[in-house]
Amino acid sequence: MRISKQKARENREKVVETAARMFRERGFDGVGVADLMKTAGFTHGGFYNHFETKDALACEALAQAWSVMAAERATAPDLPRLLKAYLSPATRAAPGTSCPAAALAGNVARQPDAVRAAFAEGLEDMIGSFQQHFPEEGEAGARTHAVSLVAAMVGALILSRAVPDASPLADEILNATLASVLREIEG
Amino acid sequence: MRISKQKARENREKVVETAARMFRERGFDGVGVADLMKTAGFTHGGFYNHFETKDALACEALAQAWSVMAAERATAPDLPRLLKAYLSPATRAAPGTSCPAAALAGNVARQPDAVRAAFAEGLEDMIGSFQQHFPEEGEAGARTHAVSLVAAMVGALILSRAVPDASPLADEILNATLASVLREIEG
DNA sequence: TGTACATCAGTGAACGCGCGTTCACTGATGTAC
DNA sequence: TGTACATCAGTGAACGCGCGTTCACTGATGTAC
Repeated sequence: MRISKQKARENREKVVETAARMFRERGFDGVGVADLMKTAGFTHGGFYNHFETKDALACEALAQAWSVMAAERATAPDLPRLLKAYLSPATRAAPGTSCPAAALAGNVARQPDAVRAAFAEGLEDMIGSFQQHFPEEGEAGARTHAVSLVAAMVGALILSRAVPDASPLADEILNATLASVLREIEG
Repeated sequence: MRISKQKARENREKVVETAARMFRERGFDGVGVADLMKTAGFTHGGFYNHFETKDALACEALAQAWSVMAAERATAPDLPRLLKAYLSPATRAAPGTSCPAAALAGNVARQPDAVRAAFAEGLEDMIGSFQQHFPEEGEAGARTHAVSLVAAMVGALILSRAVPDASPLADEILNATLASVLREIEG
């Protein structure tokens, strides 16, 4: 049952998007090729018609996740509201559709160089987009501010997800970090 | 070849210490029971004489790692030097003997509740020990400061480890975050 | 435009492998007398 | 204190299972004439 080239391209994209979500939810090692393909609506055998290896898909899935995040950043009303949304219980509960850094940084450190490079590229974009919000701090100052801001945000979301779900600490981490980064921005 | 009770206790501790190091280096899923036992100097079959499951060992290994970290914090000369050591290339290169939060937070989020609870306990200790450095900020203020400080430190170390090894960004993340947290402390 | 055939996206069984866990066994330690 | 036996820490083969990957096959699409 051959499929049209157009349909095949759509199917491939479906797999990448499904992977981008599932990898963020369960980590790279938590998602099997068969499981992923089934969730995307296919059987596992066809996977290698589209991707060299699972690692190659990991790179593409990271790039796709980062590009969606970049688009969301671009349409954010202002920086404080973006930070508030990032450091919220809703984001915490939705790793599959939120920041790849928070969902996968711990995983990425143990992946092949190609995956780490794909991760770093999106992270650079994220830093760059925050940097633009601090024009009055000079180029070096804005860059340093953006880098430390990203580290604080990512760290807070990761830790908030690591402690038990019902734990008051989970919310406390988000709130304390939000207050801290807003203070650094506004005054 | 039965072993003396004293020797058996030492062997058990050896396994926990080896696990504490290996889990931090490779993640929980990256360390097999057989591999772990071999590294500790045993065969894998004896594992279940000491531990109910691999998850139970994960809890003990986390507790052991956290207790070593707490001891190191207690002997640190002062807070700035502790932060500088934490956010250093040397720490970045030695996940097996450094902060369990930075090495395992991403992993812990996908582990059973018992593991997450063991993680949170050590994290609370870490927050508490930093809180004591801010007596002039009041109890609530010191707590908030300590929480956001921990999030920033952990986030920076995780991101620094995720980007490619040779990347300038890896050092930049550590330096920018160190500058930021020192500024928050000293002025 | 219609026909014949090659292409190749998707299917599903099969591969070797490493995983966590179990178990029968060994033999020195610990204990009862 | 010395002897006989039960205990149990450690050994290594074996278990079922899911993993990433391969492959022969199917049949509609794409193409050559």
